[in-house]
Order: sequence, then structure tokens, then C-alpha cells
Amino acid sequence: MGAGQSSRLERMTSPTRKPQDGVPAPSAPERTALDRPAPVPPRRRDARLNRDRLILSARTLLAQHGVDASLEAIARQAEVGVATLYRNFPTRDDLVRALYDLALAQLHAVRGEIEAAPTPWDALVVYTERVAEWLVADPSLPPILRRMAQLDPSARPAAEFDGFIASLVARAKKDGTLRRDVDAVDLAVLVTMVGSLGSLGDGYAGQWRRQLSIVLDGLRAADAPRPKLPGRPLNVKDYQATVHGLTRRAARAAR
Amino acid sequence: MGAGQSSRLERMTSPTRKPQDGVPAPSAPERTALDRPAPVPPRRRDARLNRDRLILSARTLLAQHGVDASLEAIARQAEVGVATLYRNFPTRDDLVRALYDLALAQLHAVRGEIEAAPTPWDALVVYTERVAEWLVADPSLPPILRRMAQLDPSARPAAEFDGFIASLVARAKKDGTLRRDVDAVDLAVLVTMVGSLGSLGDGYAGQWRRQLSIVLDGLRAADAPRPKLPGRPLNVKDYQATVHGLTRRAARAAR
DNA sequence: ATTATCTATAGATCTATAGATAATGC
DNA sequence: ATTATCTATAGATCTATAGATAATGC
Repeated sequence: MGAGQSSRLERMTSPTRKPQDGVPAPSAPERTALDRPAPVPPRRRDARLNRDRLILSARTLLAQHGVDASLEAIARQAEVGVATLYRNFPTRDDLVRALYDLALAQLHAVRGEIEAAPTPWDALVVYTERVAEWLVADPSLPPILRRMAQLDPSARPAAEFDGFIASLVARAKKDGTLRRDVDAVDLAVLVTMVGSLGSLGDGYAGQWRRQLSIVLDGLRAADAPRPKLPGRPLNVKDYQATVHGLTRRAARAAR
Repeated sequence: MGAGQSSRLERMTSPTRKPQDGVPAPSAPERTALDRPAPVPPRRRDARLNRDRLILSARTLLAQHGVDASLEAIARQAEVGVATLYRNFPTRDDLVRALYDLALAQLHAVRGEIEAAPTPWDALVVYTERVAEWLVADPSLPPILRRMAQLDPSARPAAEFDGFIASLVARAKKDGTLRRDVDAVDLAVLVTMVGSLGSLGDGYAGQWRRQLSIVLDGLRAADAPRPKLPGRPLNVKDYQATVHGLTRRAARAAR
């Protein structure tokens, strides 16, 4: 990984906050990871690099072991001392929050794509596809999102889209492409559901476009024409081949 | 929890294996949790009770922390020494497997219900509803199923239904209720997806019937009539109200 | 008599921090 | 000069087992 990627990662982590050089930080009494302001990115080159390495390792280990993943193991995989981890992320939740912010920044980029869609229905398709893709691509997200929901139940990741999507939903109903008995929250739940395929092994994960397409057909107004489903169904043989490329021998032996 | 529930639990744990009293067990060299035969249920009353308490605690703790949940914590919550846990489940995977077997036995009971359905489409509805319900009701299942898939990729939980569902799918296509471009594996993936709502907090989980209904509409042949959606969409206020209840509900579930 | 439980414990791993050492930016 | 890293370490918690003690079934 190059330095270019590192600094992009860094910029996305703290998109809203600038270093305020002259102003001394007020001594903070008892702040939780949640109301603590997003930390100023480190100024030293090696420090930024280490922070990025930590974030990358954290992603893989949270994906495997959930939010309880060992911090020591994360530091070890990042080839960095534990103290460095603690310096960057005083609390486990600070780390989780950093990953959350990073993911949110990626999600933010989707908005333009939705707005560019020619019809309300197309916009909803783009929305569901991109958000599902975002979820499926990163299996560390489900544990992270669950944890963030515990820390702050009122903050949902797609909250910034809420008003926007609501108006799309209204327009798509009016022009007869979206069924009238669903609303924006249904869409959000369905997308989350499709996105969860990312955690269920590659065999399922590879199917998400096809499954989303079926879900969209369920959302379409009954008289609207259906497009062809993408991909093809997994038969059992395909399934085993895709899912467990690494353990194919074990599968054969188990029969 | 009463003794009645305990013994039901026990019976379901080892449904296929009877204690073979006279036959001495062959000394087993190097068995993994997988190919080891399902253990004979303990003969002593207190032992059976402890085993059940362990299984119950394991379910709650695996639901919260995944398969890596602390064995000591499980024993502690079951109010039992660690050694008792190890006696019953020599390996972590033995414990996971016991939970898996138990869940599978519950799933098994669904089959009769499916067969009782009047039409192929109704049978598919019952199948998807019951399996989704099974998944949603027990948030320890996703981690357990993932782990079992790693241990033995060839064994899928609904494997016993495969042939049966395949014939239902064929018949439902023939009578024009199921769209022709999907197959039984699509159904399995979709159900897994809906079932994953159980892990995403009660706010989502309460929605699963409604979401499944939308998915079923996506599976229906395009010209088949749609029934009314069950429930109503969550508005943001409802959503937050439900999610905030989560702590209370988790406490209740932990008993 | 048999079967199971509990307590105690060894050794590994984990969280969190203090203090000595090294690398950077200005 | 400042900022950050690393090593070392205390104390907690975890896995896994041995050996002494208790409860059951026949």
C-alpha cells in the first residue's frame, strides 16, 4: 500500500474537522467515545502511516471476531506496539467509531450517483444497489454498526439520506413504479438485509445482486414490467465450489 | 426454568443416538468435534440439569459475543464450575455443535407443517416463514451456523429439505404461482437473508414478516395477485422507541 | 460404586499505562 | 523541541487440567 492511499484514508477519517492550531483543547472531563470530538489527524508522517495500518488491521480482525477482537492482536497484525494503538484510540469504542466514520464517508460519496439517476425508480435502484454493495464489501460493518447503534441508537448510518429518499419514494409512487404500501424505512431495512449477505461467506455474498433484484421486483408496482434477473442461481455444486475454495478437500472428505 | 423443559431440551440434543449400554466405547484416537459421535446424554439428574443450564447460557453469550465468547463466562452465568463445562464439552466446537444439533432438531419439526400446506405456493410460504422465524428467534444462530460452515462446508442446516423443496419449487412453477427464473437455492439464500434481521436489533427484527412478504411478492409470478402486506412500516419514531427497549429486552432474554 | 462437581492452579493472553528511546517537522 | 514509538510490566481474565469432595443410581 502506498503513501497516497494512506493519506486518502486519513482525509476521509476526519472529514469535518480542521486542526485548530492556536486554540488549546479544553481539559475534557469524562468523555465517552461518542461525544468526544473526532480527533485531529496526527501531524507526523510515521504516525499517520501507523494509524492507517491499525485501521486496516482492525477492519480484518473485527470482521473475523466482532467488536471484541483483541486489541493486542490488532496492534500485532499492524506491526505496531500496543501503546501506539492506545495513543491513537484511547478506548475500544474510539477505534470502532473511527471505522464507522470512515465507512460513513464512503457511503456519503453515493449521494451524487443517486441524484444523477434519470427517474425516481432508477434512483431507488442506485440507492439500494450502492448501499448494499457498501455493506457486502466490508464484513466488519455489521459488528461496527451494531455497536454504534448501542452507543447511540438515534444515529443511523443512512440518516443523511432520509429526507432525500423519502421524496424519491413519494415520486416513484406517484409515477406508478413503486408499490404504494411501502415507505422509505422498508427500503432501508431491506437493504440492510441484503447487505447482511456479506457476513455469510462468499457463497452467499456473491449472490447479492441477484437477491436484491428479486427484492426490487417485490417493491415494484404490481403492473410494472420486471427486468431479467442478473446472474444465475447457485446450484449445490456451485455453492460448495465458490464458498469453500480453500476447504474443497475437506468437503470432499466429509462425504 | 422447570425440569420439564430441561428434559425436552435433552431429548432434542441427541435425537438420533441411543445409549448403548453393554457396548464399551472404542478408545477414540484424535477425534475432532466434527467426526466425534454425538455424546450420550448424561445419566445423572444433576448432570443433565447442568448441561441444560450451560447450553442456555451459551446461547445468550454466543448471541452477544459470537463464537469466541468466554467459556469461563458461560460457566459463570450457568452457575457451574468451569470444569463442568469442559466435562460436557471438551472443546469449544463441541459446545457449538451441541447448539447446532439442538437448533437443527427444532428446524426438523417444521417439515410436517410444510407438508400440510394445501398448495405448493402455500408450502413455500410456510417453509420460508418457519425457517426465517427459526433464524430470527435465536440470534446465536448466525455465529453458530458460520462456525459450522467452517468446520464442515458440505453440511447445510436445511440440507434435509433439499429434495423436498426442489419438488415444491417445480410444482409451484408449473401451476404458475412461482416465477420461473428462480430455484430452490435462491429461496434458501433469501430466507437466510431475512433471518439475519434477528441480529440487527429488535427495531429491525420485528419487521421480518413484512420484509419476507415483500420478498415473496418478488418471487411470485408476475401475473399472480399480491396479498396485503402484514404489519406497517416503521417510522423513525417507532424505530427509535423499539431500539431503546433493547437493553430491557436483552435482560429479559438472559434469564 | 459410580459419576459428576468444585476448588485450585499453571501458563497464556489480554487491557492499560509508565518510562526510556527514537523519529520527525520547523 | 516536539511528537511518537517501543519495551516492560501490573493486574485481570482466559483456557485447560489435576485432585479432592460431593451427589446420584442401582
